[in-house]
Parts: sequence; C-alpha cells; structure tokens
Amino acid sequence: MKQLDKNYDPKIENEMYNNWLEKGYFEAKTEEGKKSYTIMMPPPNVTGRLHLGHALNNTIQDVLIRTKRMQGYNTLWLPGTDHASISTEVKVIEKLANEGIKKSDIGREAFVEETWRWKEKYGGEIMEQIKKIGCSCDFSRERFTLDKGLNDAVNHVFVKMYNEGLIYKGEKLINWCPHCKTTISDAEVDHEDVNGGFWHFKYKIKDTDEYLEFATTRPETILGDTAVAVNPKDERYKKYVGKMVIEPITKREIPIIADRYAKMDFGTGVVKITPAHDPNDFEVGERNNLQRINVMNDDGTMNENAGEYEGLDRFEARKKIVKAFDKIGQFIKKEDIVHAVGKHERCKVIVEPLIKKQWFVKMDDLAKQALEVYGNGELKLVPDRLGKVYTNWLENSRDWCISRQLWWGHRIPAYYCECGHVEVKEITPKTCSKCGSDKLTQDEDCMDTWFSSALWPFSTLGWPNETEDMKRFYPADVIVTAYDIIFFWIIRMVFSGLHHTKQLPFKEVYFTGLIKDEQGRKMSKSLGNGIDPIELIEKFGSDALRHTLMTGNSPGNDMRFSAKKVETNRTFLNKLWNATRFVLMNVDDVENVKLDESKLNISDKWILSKVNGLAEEVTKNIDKYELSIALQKIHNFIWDEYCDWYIEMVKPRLYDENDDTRETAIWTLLEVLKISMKLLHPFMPFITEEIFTTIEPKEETVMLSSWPEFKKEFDFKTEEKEIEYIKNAIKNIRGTRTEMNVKPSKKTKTYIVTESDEVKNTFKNCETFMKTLGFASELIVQGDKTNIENDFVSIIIEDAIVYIPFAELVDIKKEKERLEKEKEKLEKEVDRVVKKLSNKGFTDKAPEKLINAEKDKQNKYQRMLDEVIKQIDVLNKK
RNA sequence: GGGGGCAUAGCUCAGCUGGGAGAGCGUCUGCCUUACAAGCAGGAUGUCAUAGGUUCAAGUCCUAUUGUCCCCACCA
Repeated sequence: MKQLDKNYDPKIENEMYNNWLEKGYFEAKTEEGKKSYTIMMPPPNVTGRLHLGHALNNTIQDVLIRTKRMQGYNTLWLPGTDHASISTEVKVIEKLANEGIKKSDIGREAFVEETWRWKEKYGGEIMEQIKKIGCSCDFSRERFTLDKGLNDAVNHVFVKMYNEGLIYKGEKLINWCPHCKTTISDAEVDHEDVNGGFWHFKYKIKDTDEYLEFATTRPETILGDTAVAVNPKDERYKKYVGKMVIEPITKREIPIIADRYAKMDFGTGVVKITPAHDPNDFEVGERNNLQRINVMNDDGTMNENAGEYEGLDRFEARKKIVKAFDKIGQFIKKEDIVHAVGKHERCKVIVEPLIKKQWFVKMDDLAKQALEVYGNGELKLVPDRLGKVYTNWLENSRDWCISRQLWWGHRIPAYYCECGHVEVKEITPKTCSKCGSDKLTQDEDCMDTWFSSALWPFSTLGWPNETEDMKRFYPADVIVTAYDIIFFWIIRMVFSGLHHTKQLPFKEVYFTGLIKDEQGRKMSKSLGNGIDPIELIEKFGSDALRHTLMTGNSPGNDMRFSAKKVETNRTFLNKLWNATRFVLMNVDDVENVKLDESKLNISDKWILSKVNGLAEEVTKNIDKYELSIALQKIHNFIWDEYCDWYIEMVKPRLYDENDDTRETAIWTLLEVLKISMKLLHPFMPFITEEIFTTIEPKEETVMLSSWPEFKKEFDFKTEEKEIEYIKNAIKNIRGTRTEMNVKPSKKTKTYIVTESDEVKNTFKNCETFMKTLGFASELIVQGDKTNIENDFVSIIIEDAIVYIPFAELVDIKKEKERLEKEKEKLEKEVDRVVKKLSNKGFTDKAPEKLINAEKDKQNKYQRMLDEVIKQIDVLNKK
C-alpha cells in the first residue's frame, strides 16, 4: 500500500506532466459518433515570457477542456505561438545592434534567417512554460502563425479578398511610427494626455494689411499647409474666402477656403489645413482638391520640403518655426494645454500621420456582418456587457491598414511588373500576365501580425483545404482571452471567419479580466511589480497557483494578485493531502473495499447525497462559465463537509475493528474522495491525479475517467436533512460550552427533550456523533423533563431542547445572561416574521411556498422563545 | 467629448434569474484532540457609496449624484 508523506510536495508535477504527454492523453480524440469540443489557444508571442495573464487564461481553458474531456467529448485544445511581427523584429534589431550590425547591412534574406534562428532559440520557452501550468493541449497540432500552412492560408485570403475588392492599395493618411519606421493600424495607437503647447500665429492676407489668426499644437506642420479654412456660414470671414494668405517661411501663397470642418465657435474660427499630416485636414483636402505637401522623412526629421529646416527633428523644427514667426511679428502667444497625442503602443514614440501608399482591408461589409451576428444573438460574449464595446468599435471603424514596413512576417503577395501591371497571386508568378516580362518584383511590405491571427481558428486546422480536422473541430466552442484584445483579435477573427468560412469561428467568447498587483496597478516591466508565474509554480506548485487564479474573480473583471494568496491556497492542497493520508491509514487494500448498501449509515448517506448534489451543481456552474463559484463549492465541500464533519463522524467506526459497518464506511470515504477528485481535477490536475490514482489503482488516470453525474441511488434527502439538523445542534452545544468556559475535554451527560418522534429518532440515529462531536458522555432522549432538575444549561434548538447539567459547569448568573441574550435574539426574529405575515400585501402577493415557510418560521421561533422564557423563569426562582 | 467597470466586514473579493448579508486573509478566545498547527473549535465586526423610484419584498431592477479605475475619440 502506498503511503503518503505528511506534507504535500508539488514536486511530483513535472514527472506527472511528462507522463501525460508520453501517454498522449492530450491529443485530440477523434472517436466516431461523439460530439466535439474545441478551443483554440490565443497564441502568445513566440519570443515572449509567460505572465500571469497567460497563466489565467490558459488555466481557464484547461479547466474547460479537461471537464469536457471527462464528459466524453472529442476534445481539441490547439496550442501555438504568434510570430509577433513588429516586437520580434525589434528584438532582433536590438540583438544585431549589440553586435554592431544594422538591419540594412545584412539585407532582407539574412535578416529573416537570423530571426528564424532567434525564434528557434527562444520560441520554445513559452510553450515549456505553458506546460508547467499543466495545460492539456494537443501539442501534436501545435501551430505557429508564420509556418507554411498558415502562410498558405494568409496568401489565399489576401488574393481572394483582393479579387473581391476587399483589399486594396491606396494612398491614404496612415499612422506612421518614426521609431519603428512602419505604418501601424489605428488599433495600435494609444492616445495619451500630455502637456503641450497651443501656439497662436497669424498669416497675412495677400494684397491687404489684414491678418488671419489661427492656432496649432504642431507648428512644424505649417510648412505643409496648403489652405486655411473658415466655416462657410461664418460672417466674419466670408469676405476673405477665395483670397490668399502668405505662409511667411516658405513664402507660399495658400488659399482661404470655406469648409464645414472649421468650427465657428472654436478659437478664432480659422484653422490651418495640412492635408499630408492630419487626418481631418486630409479629408478637407479631398473635398477641396488641395495640394498635399509632405514635410517629413520616415524617421521624423524634416524633409526637403521644409527648406532650411531640412534634416531637423520634427520637435526641433517646431521650436525654430515658432521663433521664426516671432521674429517677423506673426507669433501671438503660446497657451499651455493638455491634449491627447497618439503614441505607438510598442515603443511609445509619438505617431506621425503621413500620406503613404498602403494596403487596406475595406471594413464596411465585414463590420456589418460582425455586428449582425452579435445583434442576433449568434455570438455570445461573456460577460455580455462587452458587446457594447464590440459594437461601438465596429460602428466607427475605418479601413484597416494591413501593410507594415517590416521584414519579419507574411510578405504581401503582390508583384509589380516593369510595365506597371500588378499581379496578386498565391504562388509567385514567373512572368507578367499582361506583358509577359519576367521582371517582376514582390511588394516589400509584410502584413500586420493580426492579419494572420485573424485566421487562427481555421488556418490552424488546415484551411483552405477541407481537412478532417476542419470538419470535426470547426468552429471552436469558445475562445478565452483578456478583454484588451477585443479589437485586435476577437473582432477580426469574427469577420474573417464569417467571410471566409461562412460561419462564426467560435460560438462564445470568455473574456478574462486583467491581473493587477496588490495595489490595483497594472503589472509592468517599468514598475517592476510583475510576478513571475513560473517562480510561483516552483515554490508552491501549479495547483496552488491555478487555485488562486480561479478563485474570487468573475469574467471580465480585473483581479488583484499577490504571492501571499498562492501561499494561502497551498494550505488547501495540504488539507486534501492529509485527508487522503487519513483515509489510506485506515485501509489495507483500496482495491478490495466492498460496499454493503445495507450497512450505509445516516452519515454515509448524508455525504453521498451531498457529493451527488455537488456534482450536479458544479457541472451547471461550469457550463455557465461560473468557474470561480464551481471551485469554491468543491473547496468548501472537501474542507467543511468531508474533512470537518464526515471524517470526524466516521472515526469511531474506523477505530473499532469489530464494527460491521467499518468497510462500508471506508468505501464511502473512498467513493466520496474519488468523486471529489474528479470534480476538482480540471482545476487542480496534479494533486487530484496523484490522489485519484492512489485510491483507484484500476484507473490509469483521472483525466480520462468519467465525469461525475447525479446518481439516483445516492439521493438521500431525508438523511441529508437529519445530519444538517444534528450539525446545527452540535454547533449550538459547542458554542454554548465555549461561552460557558467548559473545558473541551469534559464530557457531560446530555438530555434531549422533544415531543417529536421524528426528532427523537434523529438524535437516536446520531447518538455517536452527539457523543464524539457534541461532548455527551451519555445521551438520553425523552419526551418530557422527567429527571431533569433545574440545574441545567438549556440549549434551545428547533423542536428540541438540549439539557446539560450545569451545576458543575457554570454559575447561574452567567447562564441567565446567556439566555437573556438568546431571548432578545428570538424576540427580534419573531417580531420580524410577525410583521411580515401581518402585511396584507405580502400574504396576498407573495408565493404560497414562501408564506408557508414564513409561517413555519414563526411557529419555530415562537416555540423556541417560549422555552427560553420558561427557562429564565426557572432560574429566576432559584 | 462618448462608453463602460467598480463602490458589500480592517484587507482582497463572491453574491446567478429580486424573498432573512457570505468566503478567504486579518483579528480575538480556547486547544500541540494519534490526517493535517499549512491544523481544530468558538467569537467579534457590515445604515451592502449617497438620494430618489419600481415592488408585498431591493445588495440584487430603474434614475440621478459622488468617488474611483478603464476603454474609445480627428476638435485645429
């Protein structure tokens, strides 16, 4: 027989996990005739390190997949990593820089090779960390967003959408990061409030002595001004429309135009227009056919259009231009203001709007589809309130800029011929289909990483080929992710799935919250407040970490996290471990413990019935994604019911070798523990596996055992009620004894007085528990107060009074005080019920069931109150 | 400027479709009772942010207010 150590040691986790892997337990099941259940793991960045957010959402996925696996579904949890185009490229550039090499020195091909090497070196790490959590994903199907299959899918989609007119190349104003030297999408821009200036200048109106005053937060863009605009209805300026002003630095003459964009009530009502450097101005430019003058280089310095400022950094140029205006008396003032500026979320450098020819995804139709599936309830979001965020974004989204000036990523499959023809093809064309030339060059740009991530739910299954996996596992059942990538990923997966596969890529989305530190701050490198989940696992075990992550939070809500919590949750593991140890100490051979149903006693039936109900509830909770509640219930059952009550109740039978119900008691101990381990397994896979396989050696693993279901034969409602009644009585007795300062070791003769035969029976059935847990040296159950003198402490329970001789225990005064308190409490209760029942509104409208329950309460409390008063009376006469 | 979350015991948070306020940690008291001191038993602590409203009944639904955190946004 296997013996367990006194304290649980989570070191078993590694070996156990490797064993699971070797046995192939995680591999997707493909049994015919069974329903499938699929989850696609949100692919973490290939070069990233695991953080608590990963730990949280992967634990949730593991809980779901393990549950469904045990429930007999064909489960697939597909893992993988993301090539993370920009952040990986940045890392490799840094690495090369340390070696004194520039990206441009080695060229595209060598750089991409270098990055693949980097990926091979560091890319495995994050998956190894995922394993440490205990994730049961199918590594035989692991994918990478830049592997061959996914690249095929990306090219296929690009070509298809190009031919459909959903992808186009256009010259538009885009967000440019001067640091990363690439375009970025709107979603990648963070708006941040900063202290800035609001500079007021004036332009001289040509051929007059008049000036127009305007203001700007970006004076350097003045060099690109091609108009000043006033509102068409603005009486102040009507007369100037059509005239020219002179931009004093370049001496260019620019028109005064009327455009609705200029707001009369803002500032002077005059706004400078720089179509090449501002999204609004760009639109004004479109409407008014304005010239676009780009005054900046890709690195944020001024270009040749900036004249004498060429080569200066944009912020340097800003200062100089203000000075220049000041010099000629056309600078009026500077206000200090706080305004939002766009920064690149990766490098935090201020984004510069620029005009560039880029590739875009047309959003109108796609957005419409995505809105529809949420609107008609096909797509379920948990929690649903995030639907507002979802719809709001889709209703306002602009076309998605997908080209990036990067080398690491899916290269755009567009080929340019010297004749000017563009070929967009999945397979590199050898010659131009128009002129036959073989001088074709491929577009230099890569695609936004999220373009490939958007296809993840189906590209990973072999799409566009009609694979077996595609048929079996698509669409996925649920996607689990933090709410912060709803725009980047969720929405784009939704419309991609709808457009390319004609169905939703998943039925539901479970949004986790974000994990904050103890003070509620975001965990970040710069604050240094991050907690490394791997360290926690090494210290306390994955089970303890998982328990902590799954406790006390609900979908979409952020949680505060501290290592202390993990340490605390470790105690539960130890508790469970020792309970098992206790059971094993009392059994010689777990495989040969027989159940004799006739020997099941009241407590056996109670706990069997309880665990029965638990299984039912937990299953429901998990189905509703109430994972935290489910775990809490299992935790409480094991600790409060199984350990604190059942084990204590069963001890006398175990210690008595001659007790003929002993074996059945052991059987019950084992049975309930087994069921508990099954229910707990999705949450805490390691310790449950260890315990389960120890007490159930017939089964190879708990993870492939069957999920507990409600068993009719173990539905013992009567016994449940009886034991709960006794538990309540015992708690009252214990409480009173403590209050009376009775030593725990002191056992006392205990009388139960009740008129109810039912209650009498309950106490008789539970005599042992009254003796061992209720400190009765002898239990006498009777219908009246015969033989009970006045010197007794009386504990009033519903329908019964417990009398304990008190002469030797306590003084009268104290007992009187205690009863007075009891009386007060009961009076309040009675009062409350009476009030409720005398309220006609209540008796007329409340459901009958509730009214009856209240009436029962009234009776009960009144009886109890009467008894207390009687007892006080007795004491008063002494 | 728009949208949303949160506000419940000293702390961190549960509380699902409205029907007598919960957990863990902390704290206090008593226990090293042969599964577990990473433990056992018992206790204390809450005008469920404020003000209205709906209802027989509101922590739970509605409205407003305050505080706080977050998201979105092109107002020069």
